[in-house]
Amino acid sequence: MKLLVVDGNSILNRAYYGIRPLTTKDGMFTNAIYGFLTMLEKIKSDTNPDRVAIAFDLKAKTFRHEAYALYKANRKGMPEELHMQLQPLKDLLTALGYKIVTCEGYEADDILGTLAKKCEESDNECVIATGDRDSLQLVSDKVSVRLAKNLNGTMIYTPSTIMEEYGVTPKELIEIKAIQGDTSDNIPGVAGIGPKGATELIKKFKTVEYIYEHIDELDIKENMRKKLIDSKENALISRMLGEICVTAPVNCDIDEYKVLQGDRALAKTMMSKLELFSLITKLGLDNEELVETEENAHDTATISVVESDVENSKKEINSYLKNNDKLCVYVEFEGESHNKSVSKVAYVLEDTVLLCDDEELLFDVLKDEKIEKSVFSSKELFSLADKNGFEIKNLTFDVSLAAYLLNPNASSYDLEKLCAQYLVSLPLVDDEKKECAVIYSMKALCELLVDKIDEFSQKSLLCDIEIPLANVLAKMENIGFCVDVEGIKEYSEKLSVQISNLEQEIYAQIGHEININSPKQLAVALFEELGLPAKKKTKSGYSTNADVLESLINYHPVISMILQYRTLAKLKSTYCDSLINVVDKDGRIHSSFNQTETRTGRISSTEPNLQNIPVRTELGRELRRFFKAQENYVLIDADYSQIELRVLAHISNDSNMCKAFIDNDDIHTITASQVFNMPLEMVTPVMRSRAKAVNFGIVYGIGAFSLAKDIGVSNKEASQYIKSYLSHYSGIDSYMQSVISSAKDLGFVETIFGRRRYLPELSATNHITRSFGERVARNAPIQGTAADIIKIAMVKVDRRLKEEGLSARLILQVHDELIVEAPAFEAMRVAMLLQEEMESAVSLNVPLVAEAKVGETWYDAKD
DNA sequence: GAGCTCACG
DNA sequence: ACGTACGTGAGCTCC
Repeated sequence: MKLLVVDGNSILNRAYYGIRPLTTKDGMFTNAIYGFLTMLEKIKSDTNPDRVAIAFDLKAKTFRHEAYALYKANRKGMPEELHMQLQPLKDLLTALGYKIVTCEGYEADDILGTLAKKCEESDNECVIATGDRDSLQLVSDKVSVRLAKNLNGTMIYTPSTIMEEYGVTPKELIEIKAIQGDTSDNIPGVAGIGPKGATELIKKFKTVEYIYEHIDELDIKENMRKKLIDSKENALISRMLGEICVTAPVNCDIDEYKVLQGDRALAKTMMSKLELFSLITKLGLDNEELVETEENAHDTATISVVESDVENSKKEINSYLKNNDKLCVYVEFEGESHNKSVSKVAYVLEDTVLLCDDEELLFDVLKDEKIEKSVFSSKELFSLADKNGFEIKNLTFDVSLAAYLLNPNASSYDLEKLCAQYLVSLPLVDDEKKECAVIYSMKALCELLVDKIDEFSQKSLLCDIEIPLANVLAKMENIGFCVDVEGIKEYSEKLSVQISNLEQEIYAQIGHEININSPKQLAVALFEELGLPAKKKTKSGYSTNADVLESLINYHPVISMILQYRTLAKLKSTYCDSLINVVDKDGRIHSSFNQTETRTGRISSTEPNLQNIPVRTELGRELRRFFKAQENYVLIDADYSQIELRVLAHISNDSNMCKAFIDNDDIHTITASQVFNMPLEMVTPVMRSRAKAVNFGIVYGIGAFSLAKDIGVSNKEASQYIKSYLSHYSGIDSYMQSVISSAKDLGFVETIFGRRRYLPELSATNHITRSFGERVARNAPIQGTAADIIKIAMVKVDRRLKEEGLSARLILQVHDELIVEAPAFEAMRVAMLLQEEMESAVSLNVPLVAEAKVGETWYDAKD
């Protein structure tokens, strides 16, 4: 029989400090719970125990020795963010069938000791899981310790590994600690003797008792003897404090620690409330039903699921609409990205989920402007309508977009999760179809989310920006971007030749073949074999990134070859070969534009990502020659000039920065003259480029260190720049301070259109996390407002193109850039229209400026 | 699947 | 004393 004994408090601590803060939408911290259960699963699968006991300290602490209580009182308590997770974790563990062990008057340590001892006596095996080295003293032939270092790594300690590492037996660790002391546990030890001295003493004399019994005859240095004599009392107390108790009055019947079935449905429900959805999957609870809990109990409705023909469905829907002004339409799709087809259609009526897969009926409902509709994901429906040549009317609510606006931090927005998160409980279904309970709940979910959107003043954001945008994005996906596949193939071939030449040269320089794509192998070759100086470490070894390599460029000729190899390999694999694979039969690339992905409000592009096609280097930029307009068409590319800085000028209303934009000055030159305190005409290119970096840095939330690294000046100099910047742009300085203080008060920041971002990081005790939160607080309103603005512009551009009867259509957005494909003869009109709509999208305290250019290819139309 | 690297705004 | 700019997506290696 094998018993796993978990040191609950210690593992909880490791989990809490080892994982970045995770919170639920309303600010409940969950990272320690998540980490604990992840680690527990890992340890269980590694050790495969027959029984599991999880030991915790009791809240009301008393201690095994009076003196100890005194020492321990100095220890810092748990931070509140951790403490709030303790009880939910225990409840969850119980629901999962684990036995939690606590003991009045004893600590978790003592419980570990007692159970370990019991296992030894009864000839059972015991594995202790802890993050605390104290428990190593319990190791024996029967007892091993798994010391958790981080989330996925544990070290296994047996008597022999302890002998290897410390050179003593497990029991002798107690003796060492008595002399060495332990500040974190407030064990005083012997003043002036550290780990090294203590270990030597114990290796020689074995016990503290022996040392003091023979203190005058020991073969040691006199000053050592003096230290021992001076601290005798402390040493003896420490010896007592350091030994873990093995006689705590806990249940020692190992069979009691069998892991029971527990209440898995309850566990799933609890995890849903904690929004720990990935754990539900990890623990295999996906198929459990959600249940009522005490806190969410309410009257559950009994509903029915009806499959019906078109005629009858029409009747049912019409009769429902007599008493209700809104209809929830739920449509499920199958198939991938832009080639989706409808697989299920449901209409949520009074106490009924009506299933009718007829597409014509669906189209009629969507077209009908008299029917106000709520849907789950409008983009898919807009796409369906676009493909079938009709327009959706009176679609006023989109669950996924609303949920995204309420909290853009969530990792996904599927209906079941949202129900679990927002609703008290699901209705009872009169047949086996559980999925329909979720669909039915969409109605209640919509009502709740509508209220929340109102409460947050996000109605316009949802109805005037996001929902119309979904329509625009759907059309962009359907149209796609025309590419010259043959051109890309030729380009790829050329790269192949250069890449294999470089490979050979690199092998020759290194002396043998390696996989250059493997940072690990590369690090060995560069830093061990060639002996080049390693600059930066990563988690798993030495970094070989471009920054590091560039700093080594004068050390060895192979460095520049590797850099060149990397550039070419990336171009070939990501931008040639992968891109060719996603070109559709129509010769165009249909990327997906995700509207609920980023935390700032930007859209993202996937399969493929068309928002990171190379442009910064000429070689990469060449690729854009293969992104072209179709026959007799041209591309019109328009981008905003300095949109984020203009937004910053507006939000902070800093007079100097606003004036610069109003006067249409070069903002980086102006900034240089401010920061370096000199007349405009004295600003050199170097000064301008440094000022430009400061401008960027300010938008990102800046730190002197990173700025210094970025522009290659000293830390001191960089912080001088920032100081000077903020004193000249004092409005920005005060804005940055006020945005953080309001974020700390409210728990979120928002854009000028009310898009929110929650910042649980701001209440973290860990300063790295907290500073991250502060940088995000400074950046999110700026990046987010810019995102709002271009979204508005997209909706307006799309509308204007249609109103003016043009064939031109938007095909791509790259954050501050819009690309339209138009018949050649429309080019000039479209270019004007684009610029107009982008510049007038919103009215700020400073002008918005956009420039449009026409070309056959993306390369030609850009700049 | 995580970690590293690198492409974009 | 900490580690170091904001936001993304994708390909590759290696466990």
